[in-house]
Amino acid sequence: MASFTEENYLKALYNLSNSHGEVSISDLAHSLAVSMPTANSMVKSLQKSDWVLYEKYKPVTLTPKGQKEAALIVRKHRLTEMFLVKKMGFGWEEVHEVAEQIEHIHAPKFFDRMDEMLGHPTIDPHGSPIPDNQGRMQEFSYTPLSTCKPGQTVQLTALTNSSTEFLEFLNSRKLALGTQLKILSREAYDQSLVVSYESHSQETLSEKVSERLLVRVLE
Amino acid sequence: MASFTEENYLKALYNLSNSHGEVSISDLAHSLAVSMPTANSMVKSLQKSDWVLYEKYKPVTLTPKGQKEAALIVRKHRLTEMFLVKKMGFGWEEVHEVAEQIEHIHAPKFFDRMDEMLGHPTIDPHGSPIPDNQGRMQEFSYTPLSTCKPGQTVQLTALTNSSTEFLEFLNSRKLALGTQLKILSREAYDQSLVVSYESHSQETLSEKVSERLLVRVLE
DNA sequence: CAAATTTGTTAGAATGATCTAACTTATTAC
DNA sequence: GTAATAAGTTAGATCATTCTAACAAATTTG
Ligand SMILES: [Mn+2]
Ligand SMILES: [Mn+2]
Ligand SMILES: [Mn+2]
Ligand SMILES: [Mn+2]
Repeated sequence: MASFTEENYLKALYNLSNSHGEVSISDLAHSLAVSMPTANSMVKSLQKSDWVLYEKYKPVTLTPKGQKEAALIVRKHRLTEMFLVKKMGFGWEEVHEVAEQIEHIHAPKFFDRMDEMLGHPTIDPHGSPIPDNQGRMQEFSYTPLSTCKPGQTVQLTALTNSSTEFLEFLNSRKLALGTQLKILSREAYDQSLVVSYESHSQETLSEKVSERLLVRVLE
Repeated sequence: MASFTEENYLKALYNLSNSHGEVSISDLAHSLAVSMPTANSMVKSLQKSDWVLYEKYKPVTLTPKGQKEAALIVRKHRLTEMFLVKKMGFGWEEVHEVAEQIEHIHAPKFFDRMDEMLGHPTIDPHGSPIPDNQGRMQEFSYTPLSTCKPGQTVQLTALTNSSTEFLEFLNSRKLALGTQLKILSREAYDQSLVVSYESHSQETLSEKVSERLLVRVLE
Protein backbone atom coordinates (compact mmCIF):
# COMPACT_ATOMS: atom_id res chain seq x y z
CA MET A 1 0.00 0.00 0.00
CA ALA A 2 1.47 3.31 -1.09
CA SER A 3 1.48 6.15 1.46
CA PHE A 4 -0.14 9.48 0.71
CA THR A 5 3.29 10.86 -0.19
CA GLU A 6 4.20 7.90 -2.38
CA GLU A 7 0.88 8.25 -4.20
CA ASN A 8 1.73 11.85 -5.00
CA TYR A 9 5.08 10.79 -6.45
CA LEU A 10 3.44 8.07 -8.56
CA LYS A 11 0.87 10.51 -9.89
CA ALA A 12 3.52 13.12 -10.68
CA LEU A 13 5.57 10.52 -12.57
CA TYR A 14 2.50 9.44 -14.50
CA ASN A 15 1.45 12.96 -15.43
CA LEU A 16 4.97 14.08 -16.30
CA SER A 17 5.70 11.08 -18.50
CA ASN A 18 2.37 11.54 -20.30
CA SER A 19 3.08 15.18 -21.04
CA HIS A 20 6.87 15.39 -21.41
CA GLY A 21 8.15 11.85 -22.06
CA GLU A 22 11.20 10.96 -20.00
CA VAL A 23 11.13 12.12 -16.39
CA SER A 24 14.29 13.33 -14.68
CA ILE A 25 14.84 13.69 -10.95
CA SER A 26 14.78 17.45 -11.38
CA ASP A 27 11.44 17.37 -13.27
CA LEU A 28 9.99 15.31 -10.47
CA ALA A 29 11.43 17.52 -7.74
CA HIS A 30 10.08 20.67 -9.44
CA SER A 31 6.68 19.15 -10.00
CA LEU A 32 6.31 18.19 -6.34
CA ALA A 33 8.05 21.27 -4.96
CA VAL A 34 10.64 19.26 -3.05
CA SER A 35 14.43 19.34 -3.21
CA MET A 36 16.34 17.04 -5.58
CA PRO A 37 17.82 14.96 -2.76
CA THR A 38 14.31 14.38 -1.43
CA ALA A 39 13.05 13.23 -4.84
CA ASN A 40 16.19 11.15 -5.32
CA SER A 41 15.78 9.27 -2.08
CA MET A 42 12.05 8.75 -2.56
CA VAL A 43 12.66 7.33 -6.04
CA LYS A 44 15.13 4.86 -4.56
CA SER A 45 12.57 3.84 -1.99
CA LEU A 46 9.81 3.54 -4.64
CA GLN A 47 12.14 1.27 -6.55
CA LYS A 48 12.53 -1.03 -3.54
CA SER A 49 8.73 -1.52 -3.57
CA ASP A 50 8.69 -2.12 -7.33
CA TRP A 51 6.75 1.02 -8.26
CA VAL A 52 9.52 2.45 -10.46
CA LEU A 53 12.63 1.49 -12.41
CA TYR A 54 15.67 3.59 -11.74
CA GLU A 55 19.39 3.67 -12.41
CA LYS A 56 21.65 6.44 -11.15
CA TYR A 57 21.75 9.41 -13.54
CA LYS A 58 19.05 7.87 -15.77
CA PRO A 59 15.40 8.91 -16.21
CA VAL A 60 12.80 7.41 -13.84
CA THR A 61 10.13 5.12 -15.29
CA LEU A 62 7.06 3.55 -13.72
CA THR A 63 6.83 -0.25 -13.60
CA PRO A 64 3.53 -1.77 -14.86
CA LYS A 65 2.46 -1.98 -11.22
CA GLY A 66 3.36 1.71 -10.73
CA GLN A 67 1.59 2.69 -13.98
CA LYS A 68 -1.63 1.07 -12.90
CA GLU A 69 -1.52 2.46 -9.38
CA ALA A 70 -0.87 5.96 -10.72
CA ALA A 71 -3.64 5.68 -13.31
CA LEU A 72 -6.11 4.65 -10.62
CA ILE A 73 -5.17 7.69 -8.53
CA VAL A 74 -5.66 9.92 -11.56
CA ARG A 75 -9.00 8.18 -12.10
CA LYS A 76 -10.07 9.03 -8.54
CA HIS A 77 -8.91 12.64 -9.01
CA ARG A 78 -10.81 13.16 -12.25
CA LEU A 79 -13.96 11.33 -11.17
CA THR A 80 -13.99 13.50 -8.07
CA GLU A 81 -13.66 16.69 -10.11
CA MET A 82 -16.54 15.61 -12.34
CA PHE A 83 -18.66 14.69 -9.32
CA LEU A 84 -18.03 18.04 -7.66
CA VAL A 85 -19.03 19.90 -10.83
CA LYS A 86 -21.97 17.79 -11.97
CA LYS A 87 -23.44 16.71 -8.63
CA MET A 88 -22.37 19.28 -6.08
CA GLY A 89 -22.48 22.58 -7.95
CA PHE A 90 -18.78 23.46 -7.94
CA GLY A 91 -17.24 25.56 -10.72
CA TRP A 92 -14.49 23.92 -12.81
CA GLU A 93 -12.03 26.36 -11.27
CA GLU A 94 -12.81 25.21 -7.71
CA VAL A 95 -12.37 21.46 -7.89
CA HIS A 96 -8.67 20.74 -8.25
CA GLU A 97 -7.58 21.40 -4.67
CA VAL A 98 -10.37 19.28 -3.22
CA ALA A 99 -9.71 16.45 -5.69
CA GLU A 100 -6.02 16.59 -4.76
CA GLN A 101 -7.09 15.45 -1.29
CA ILE A 102 -9.94 13.09 -2.13
CA GLU A 103 -7.83 11.16 -4.66
CA HIS A 104 -6.05 9.59 -1.64
CA ILE A 105 -9.21 8.15 -0.06
CA HIS A 106 -9.20 4.36 -0.01
CA ALA A 107 -12.82 3.39 -0.62
CA PRO A 108 -13.54 1.67 -3.93
CA LYS A 109 -17.30 1.82 -3.47
CA PHE A 110 -17.17 5.59 -3.01
CA PHE A 111 -15.58 6.10 -6.41
CA ASP A 112 -17.61 3.35 -8.08
CA ARG A 113 -20.79 5.13 -6.96
CA MET A 114 -19.50 8.46 -8.28
CA ASP A 115 -18.76 6.75 -11.58
CA GLU A 116 -22.28 5.26 -11.77
CA MET A 117 -24.01 8.47 -10.71
CA LEU A 118 -22.10 10.30 -13.43
CA GLY A 119 -22.93 7.66 -16.08
CA HIS A 120 -19.32 6.47 -16.49
CA PRO A 121 -17.81 9.69 -17.79
CA THR A 122 -14.71 9.51 -20.04
CA ILE A 123 -13.44 13.04 -19.45
CA ASP A 124 -13.12 15.35 -16.44
CA PRO A 125 -14.41 18.96 -16.26
CA HIS A 126 -11.26 20.20 -18.02
CA GLY A 127 -11.48 17.71 -20.88
CA SER A 128 -8.79 15.35 -19.58
CA PRO A 129 -9.49 11.64 -20.08
CA ILE A 130 -10.48 9.51 -17.07
CA PRO A 131 -8.60 6.17 -16.93
CA ASP A 132 -10.94 3.16 -16.68
CA ASN A 133 -11.12 0.98 -13.56
CA GLN A 134 -8.26 -1.16 -14.90
CA GLY A 135 -6.04 1.92 -15.22
CA ARG A 136 -6.22 2.16 -19.02
CA MET A 137 -6.40 5.68 -20.38
CA GLN A 138 -7.75 6.59 -23.77
CA GLU A 139 -5.48 8.92 -25.72
CA PHE A 140 -7.27 11.77 -27.45
CA SER A 141 -5.38 13.77 -30.04
CA TYR A 142 -6.63 17.29 -29.97
CA THR A 143 -5.20 20.30 -31.75
CA PRO A 144 -3.92 23.36 -29.90
CA LEU A 145 -5.97 26.36 -31.00
CA SER A 146 -2.66 28.16 -31.59
CA THR A 147 -1.95 25.95 -34.63
CA CYS A 148 -5.34 26.51 -36.28
CA LYS A 149 -5.88 28.81 -39.25
CA PRO A 150 -8.17 31.78 -39.88
CA GLY A 151 -11.42 30.61 -41.44
CA GLN A 152 -11.59 27.40 -39.43
CA THR A 153 -14.43 26.66 -37.05
CA VAL A 154 -13.43 24.64 -34.00
CA GLN A 155 -14.91 23.34 -30.77
CA LEU A 156 -13.15 23.74 -27.44
CA THR A 157 -12.61 20.22 -26.08
CA ALA A 158 -9.82 20.29 -23.48
CA LEU A 159 -7.11 22.36 -21.79
CA THR A 160 -3.38 21.79 -21.39
CA ASN A 161 -3.40 23.83 -18.19
CA SER A 162 -6.10 23.83 -15.55
CA SER A 163 -4.78 26.38 -13.07
CA THR A 164 -7.38 28.36 -11.18
CA GLU A 165 -6.10 31.58 -12.74
CA PHE A 166 -6.44 30.28 -16.29
CA LEU A 167 -9.91 28.83 -15.59
CA GLU A 168 -11.01 32.14 -14.10
CA PHE A 169 -9.72 33.91 -17.19
CA LEU A 170 -11.78 31.55 -19.37
CA ASN A 171 -14.82 32.17 -17.14
CA SER A 172 -14.39 35.91 -17.62
CA ARG A 173 -14.55 35.40 -21.41
CA LYS A 174 -17.45 32.91 -21.14
CA LEU A 175 -15.30 30.20 -22.72
CA ALA A 176 -16.35 26.69 -21.71
CA LEU A 177 -15.80 23.16 -23.01
CA GLY A 178 -18.03 22.72 -26.06
CA THR A 179 -17.90 26.38 -27.12
CA GLN A 180 -17.65 26.71 -30.91
CA LEU A 181 -15.19 29.32 -32.09
CA LYS A 182 -14.70 30.82 -35.50
CA ILE A 183 -11.14 31.98 -36.18
CA LEU A 184 -11.30 35.38 -37.83
CA SER A 185 -7.63 36.35 -38.13
CA ARG A 186 -4.16 35.98 -36.74
CA GLU A 187 -1.86 38.88 -35.80
CA ALA A 188 1.54 38.09 -37.36
CA TYR A 189 3.49 40.07 -34.75
CA ASP A 190 2.47 38.16 -31.60
CA GLN A 191 0.47 35.24 -33.03
CA SER A 192 -2.64 36.37 -31.20
CA LEU A 193 -5.93 35.17 -32.69
CA VAL A 194 -9.16 37.07 -33.16
CA VAL A 195 -12.13 34.76 -32.74
CA SER A 196 -15.91 34.96 -32.53
CA TYR A 197 -18.24 32.72 -30.55
CA GLU A 198 -21.76 32.95 -29.18
CA SER A 199 -22.45 36.58 -28.28
CA HIS A 200 -18.76 37.52 -28.54
CA SER A 201 -18.23 38.85 -32.05
CA GLN A 202 -14.61 39.94 -31.58
CA GLU A 203 -12.39 38.44 -28.90
CA THR A 204 -8.59 38.52 -29.04
CA LEU A 205 -6.73 35.57 -27.54
CA SER A 206 -2.99 35.79 -26.94
CA GLU A 207 -0.73 32.92 -28.00
CA LYS A 208 -0.25 32.12 -24.30
CA VAL A 209 -3.96 31.46 -24.14
CA SER A 210 -4.46 29.79 -27.53
CA GLU A 211 -1.71 27.23 -27.00
CA ARG A 212 -3.47 26.09 -23.82
CA LEU A 213 -6.81 25.55 -25.56
CA LEU A 214 -7.26 22.18 -27.26
CA VAL A 215 -9.87 21.99 -29.98
CA ARG A 216 -11.52 19.68 -32.45
CA VAL A 217 -11.64 21.18 -35.95
CA LEU A 218 -15.21 21.22 -37.27
CA GLU A 219 -14.66 22.72 -40.73
CA MET B 1 -3.43 23.63 11.53
CA ALA B 2 -3.75 20.24 13.16
CA SER B 3 -2.20 17.28 11.34
CA PHE B 4 -4.21 14.23 10.38
CA THR B 5 -2.89 12.46 13.49
CA GLU B 6 -3.58 15.39 15.79
CA GLU B 7 -7.12 15.60 14.42
CA ASN B 8 -7.68 11.97 15.39
CA TYR B 9 -6.49 12.66 18.92
CA LEU B 10 -8.78 15.69 19.23
CA LYS B 11 -11.75 13.71 17.98
CA ALA B 12 -11.01 10.83 20.36
CA LEU B 13 -10.79 13.26 23.29
CA TYR B 14 -14.08 14.86 22.27
CA ASN B 15 -15.93 11.56 21.87
CA LEU B 16 -14.50 10.04 25.05
CA SER B 17 -15.31 13.05 27.19
CA ASN B 18 -18.86 13.14 25.79
CA SER B 19 -19.45 9.49 26.59
CA HIS B 20 -17.36 8.82 29.72
CA GLY B 21 -16.57 12.19 31.29
CA GLU B 22 -12.94 12.56 32.33
CA VAL B 23 -10.39 11.20 29.89
CA SER B 24 -7.24 9.47 31.09
CA ILE B 25 -4.11 8.79 29.10
CA SER B 26 -4.98 5.11 29.09
CA ASP B 27 -8.52 5.75 27.76
CA LEU B 28 -7.03 7.81 24.99
CA ALA B 29 -4.34 5.26 24.20
CA HIS B 30 -6.91 2.43 24.07
CA SER B 31 -9.28 4.42 21.95
CA LEU B 32 -6.61 5.20 19.36
CA ALA B 33 -4.86 1.82 19.61
CA VAL B 34 -1.49 3.36 20.46
CA SER B 35 0.79 2.80 23.45
CA MET B 36 0.50 4.95 26.55
CA PRO B 37 3.87 6.64 26.00
CA THR B 38 2.71 7.61 22.51
CA ALA B 39 -0.53 9.10 23.82
CA ASN B 40 1.38 10.79 26.63
CA SER B 41 3.84 12.51 24.34
CA MET B 42 1.16 13.53 21.85
CA VAL B 43 -0.91 15.07 24.65
CA LYS B 44 2.12 17.11 25.71
CA SER B 45 2.58 18.28 22.17
CA LEU B 46 -1.15 19.12 21.79
CA GLN B 47 -0.81 21.19 24.94
CA LYS B 48 2.02 23.21 23.40
CA SER B 49 -0.35 24.19 20.57
CA ASP B 50 -3.16 25.04 23.00
CA TRP B 51 -5.52 22.25 21.95
CA VAL B 52 -5.61 20.61 25.41
CA LEU B 53 -4.96 21.26 29.10
CA TYR B 54 -2.83 18.72 30.86
CA GLU B 55 -0.98 18.20 34.12
CA LYS B 56 1.01 15.07 34.90
CA TYR B 57 -1.16 12.29 36.32
CA LYS B 58 -4.35 14.33 35.79
CA PRO B 59 -7.13 13.80 33.21
CA VAL B 60 -6.76 15.47 29.80
CA THR B 61 -9.26 18.19 28.83
CA LEU B 62 -9.80 20.04 25.57
CA THR B 63 -9.35 23.81 25.55
CA PRO B 64 -12.21 25.83 23.95
CA LYS B 65 -10.10 25.96 20.80
CA GLY B 66 -9.63 22.17 20.94
CA GLN B 67 -13.36 21.63 21.64
CA LYS B 68 -14.37 23.58 18.59
CA GLU B 69 -11.81 21.97 16.31
CA ALA B 70 -12.88 18.51 17.47
CA ALA B 71 -16.58 19.30 17.07
CA LEU B 72 -15.97 20.46 13.51
CA ILE B 73 -14.19 17.21 12.69
CA VAL B 74 -17.10 15.25 14.16
CA ARG B 75 -19.40 17.45 12.08
CA LYS B 76 -17.52 16.53 8.90
CA HIS B 77 -17.61 12.84 9.87
CA ARG B 78 -21.35 12.77 10.50
CA LEU B 79 -22.31 14.93 7.52
CA THR B 80 -20.26 12.60 5.35
CA GLU B 81 -22.02 9.54 6.73
CA MET B 82 -25.40 11.11 6.07
CA PHE B 83 -24.36 12.12 2.55
CA LEU B 84 -23.14 8.61 1.75
CA VAL B 85 -26.41 7.10 2.95
CA LYS B 86 -28.89 9.64 1.59
CA LYS B 87 -27.17 10.72 -1.61
CA MET B 88 -24.89 7.87 -2.63
CA GLY B 89 -26.80 4.75 -1.71
CA PHE B 90 -24.55 3.38 1.05
CA GLY B 91 -25.93 1.26 3.89
CA TRP B 92 -25.56 2.67 7.42
CA GLU B 93 -23.12 -0.19 8.14
CA GLU B 94 -20.79 0.83 5.29
CA VAL B 95 -20.14 4.49 5.97
CA HIS B 96 -17.95 4.75 9.05
CA GLU B 97 -14.63 3.72 7.52
CA VAL B 98 -15.03 6.10 4.59
CA ALA B 99 -16.10 8.96 6.87
CA GLU B 100 -13.05 8.28 9.05
CA GLN B 101 -10.96 9.33 6.06
CA ILE B 102 -13.11 12.10 4.58
CA GLU B 103 -13.41 13.89 7.94
CA HIS B 104 -9.80 15.02 7.41
CA ILE B 105 -10.43 16.77 4.08
CA HIS B 106 -9.89 20.53 4.30
CA ALA B 107 -12.54 21.99 2.01
CA PRO B 108 -15.28 24.00 3.72
CA LYS B 109 -17.35 24.31 0.56
CA PHE B 110 -17.41 20.54 0.12
CA PHE B 111 -19.04 20.03 3.51
CA ASP B 112 -21.24 23.12 3.23
CA ARG B 113 -22.65 21.72 -0.01
CA MET B 114 -23.28 18.33 1.62
CA ASP B 115 -25.07 20.14 4.43
CA GLU B 116 -27.26 22.08 1.98
CA MET B 117 -28.00 19.07 -0.21
CA LEU B 118 -29.09 17.17 2.90
CA GLY B 119 -31.28 20.04 4.15
CA HIS B 120 -29.12 20.79 7.21
CA PRO B 121 -29.56 17.46 9.01
CA THR B 122 -29.24 17.38 12.82
CA ILE B 123 -28.46 13.68 13.18
CA ASP B 124 -26.31 11.15 11.34
CA PRO B 125 -27.46 7.75 10.03
CA HIS B 126 -26.91 6.22 13.48
CA GLY B 127 -28.89 8.88 15.33
CA SER B 128 -25.87 10.79 16.65
CA PRO B 129 -26.22 14.58 16.67
CA ILE B 130 -24.31 16.64 14.09
CA PRO B 131 -22.55 19.68 15.63
CA ASP B 132 -23.46 22.96 13.88
CA ASN B 133 -20.93 24.95 11.87
CA GLN B 134 -19.84 26.76 15.03
CA GLY B 135 -19.07 23.46 16.71
CA ARG B 136 -22.08 23.49 19.03
CA MET B 137 -23.71 20.12 19.59
CA GLN B 138 -27.26 19.60 20.72
CA GLU B 139 -27.60 17.11 23.58
CA PHE B 140 -30.41 14.62 23.16
CA SER B 141 -31.38 12.55 26.17
CA TYR B 142 -32.60 9.22 24.96
CA THR B 143 -33.42 6.16 27.03
CA PRO B 144 -31.63 2.85 26.60
CA LEU B 145 -34.15 0.21 25.59
CA SER B 146 -32.72 -1.98 28.36
CA THR B 147 -34.28 0.31 31.01
CA CYS B 148 -37.77 0.29 29.49
CA LYS B 149 -40.65 -1.71 30.86
CA PRO B 150 -42.96 -4.32 29.37
CA GLY B 151 -46.09 -2.66 28.00
CA GLN B 152 -44.25 0.44 26.77
CA THR B 153 -44.18 1.42 23.11
CA VAL B 154 -40.98 3.09 22.00
CA GLN B 155 -39.32 4.37 18.86
CA LEU B 156 -35.72 3.54 17.98
CA THR B 157 -33.88 6.86 17.71
CA ALA B 158 -30.14 6.26 18.13
CA LEU B 159 -27.39 3.77 18.95
CA THR B 160 -24.62 3.83 21.54
CA ASN B 161 -22.48 1.59 19.34
CA SER B 162 -22.21 1.79 15.56
CA SER B 163 -19.84 -1.05 14.79
CA THR B 164 -20.35 -2.79 11.47
CA GLU B 165 -21.13 -6.06 13.26
CA PHE B 166 -23.86 -4.49 15.38
CA LEU B 167 -25.36 -2.65 12.40
CA GLU B 168 -25.38 -5.88 10.39
CA PHE B 169 -27.12 -7.59 13.29
CA LEU B 170 -29.77 -4.85 13.28
CA ASN B 171 -30.13 -5.20 9.50
CA SER B 172 -30.71 -8.92 9.92
CA ARG B 173 -33.60 -8.16 12.28
CA LYS B 174 -34.92 -5.35 10.07
CA LEU B 175 -34.39 -2.85 12.88
CA ALA B 176 -33.83 0.70 11.64
CA LEU B 177 -34.00 4.19 13.13
CA GLY B 178 -37.68 5.10 13.45
CA THR B 179 -38.88 1.54 14.02
CA GLN B 180 -41.63 1.41 16.67
CA LEU B 181 -41.28 -1.41 19.16
CA LYS B 182 -43.75 -2.77 21.65
CA ILE B 183 -42.14 -4.34 24.70
CA LEU B 184 -43.93 -7.61 25.46
CA SER B 185 -41.93 -9.02 28.36
CA ARG B 186 -38.61 -9.20 30.12
CA GLU B 187 -36.82 -12.43 31.07
CA ALA B 188 -35.73 -12.00 34.68
CA TYR B 189 -32.75 -14.39 34.36
CA ASP B 190 -30.75 -12.55 31.64
CA GLN B 191 -32.76 -9.33 31.26
CA SER B 192 -33.50 -10.14 27.61
CA LEU B 193 -36.56 -8.41 26.16
CA VAL B 194 -39.24 -9.82 23.91
CA VAL B 195 -40.51 -7.16 21.54
CA SER B 196 -42.78 -6.86 18.53
CA TYR B 197 -42.51 -4.45 15.62
CA GLU B 198 -43.74 -4.33 12.06
CA SER B 199 -44.02 -7.88 10.73
CA HIS B 200 -41.97 -9.26 13.64
CA SER B 201 -44.46 -10.45 16.24
CA GLN B 202 -41.92 -12.04 18.62
CA GLU B 203 -38.29 -11.00 18.63
CA THR B 204 -35.96 -11.59 21.59
CA LEU B 205 -33.24 -9.00 22.18
CA SER B 206 -30.41 -9.76 24.60
CA GLU B 207 -29.37 -7.17 27.17
CA LYS B 208 -26.16 -6.65 25.20
CA VAL B 209 -28.34 -5.49 22.30
CA SER B 210 -31.02 -3.59 24.25
CA GLU B 211 -28.52 -1.48 26.15
CA ARG B 212 -27.09 -0.29 22.82
CA LEU B 213 -30.47 0.80 21.45
CA LEU B 214 -31.61 4.29 22.42
CA VAL B 215 -35.30 5.00 22.23
CA ARG B 216 -37.93 7.65 22.73
CA VAL B 217 -40.83 6.41 24.84
CA LEU B 218 -44.13 6.91 22.98
CA GLU B 219 -46.59 5.59 25.55
C1' DC C 1 -1.68 0.91 56.02
C1' DA C 2 1.40 -2.03 53.37
C1' DA C 3 1.39 -4.87 49.34
C1' DA C 4 -0.19 -5.61 44.92
C1' DT C 5 -1.99 -3.74 40.85
C1' DT C 6 -2.90 -0.26 37.67
C1' DT C 7 -1.71 3.84 35.55
C1' DG C 8 1.52 7.11 33.93
C1' DT C 9 6.27 8.82 32.77
C1' DT C 10 10.99 8.87 31.01
C1' DA C 11 14.54 7.32 28.09
C1' DG C 12 16.09 5.63 23.97
C1' DA C 13 15.40 3.95 19.45
C1' DA C 14 13.16 3.36 14.70
C1' DT C 15 10.87 4.95 10.45
C1' DG C 16 9.30 8.20 6.93
C1' DA C 17 9.71 12.47 4.86
C1' DT C 18 12.02 16.34 4.50
C1' DC C 19 15.98 19.82 4.39
C1' DT C 20 21.01 22.06 3.40
C1' DA C 21 25.81 21.66 2.31
C1' DA C 22 29.26 19.49 -0.08
C1' DC C 23 30.65 16.69 -3.60
C1' DT C 24 30.36 14.18 -8.29
C1' DT C 25 28.80 13.29 -12.93
C1' DA C 26 26.88 14.83 -17.17
C1' DT C 27 25.93 18.33 -20.51
C1' DT C 28 26.68 22.65 -22.89
C1' DA C 29 29.37 26.39 -24.68
C1' DC C 30 33.09 28.34 -26.29
C1' DG D 1 38.27 19.42 -25.79
C1' DT D 2 38.61 22.00 -21.78
C1' DA D 3 35.89 25.10 -18.82
C1' DA D 4 31.64 26.44 -17.10
C1' DT D 5 27.06 25.12 -15.93
C1' DA D 6 23.42 22.04 -14.86
C1' DA D 7 21.87 17.87 -12.91
C1' DG D 8 22.31 14.27 -9.65
C1' DT D 9 24.14 12.09 -5.40
C1' DT D 10 25.78 11.49 -0.63
C1' DA D 11 26.08 12.73 4.03
C1' DG D 12 24.19 14.44 7.93
C1' DA D 13 20.57 16.70 10.29
C1' DT D 14 15.59 17.73 11.79
C1' DC D 15 10.71 16.81 12.82
C1' DA D 16 6.61 13.90 13.48
C1' DT D 17 4.96 9.65 15.01
C1' DT D 18 5.50 5.58 16.85
C1' DC D 19 7.50 1.71 19.67
C1' DT D 20 9.63 -1.10 24.00
C1' DA D 21 11.88 -1.32 28.39
C1' DA D 22 12.48 0.45 32.72
C1' DC D 23 11.02 3.15 36.34
C1' DA D 24 7.65 6.06 39.29
C1' DA D 25 3.19 7.50 41.06
C1' DA D 26 -1.44 6.57 42.27
C1' DT D 27 -5.05 3.55 43.45
C1' DT D 28 -7.08 -0.55 45.15
C1' DT D 29 -7.37 -4.36 48.25
C1' DG D 30 -6.81 -7.51 52.02
MN1 LIG E 1 -7.19 18.44 -11.22
MN1 LIG F 1 -2.61 14.47 -4.05
MN1 LIG G 1 -18.96 6.99 12.24
MN1 LIG H 1 -10.08 9.89 11.31
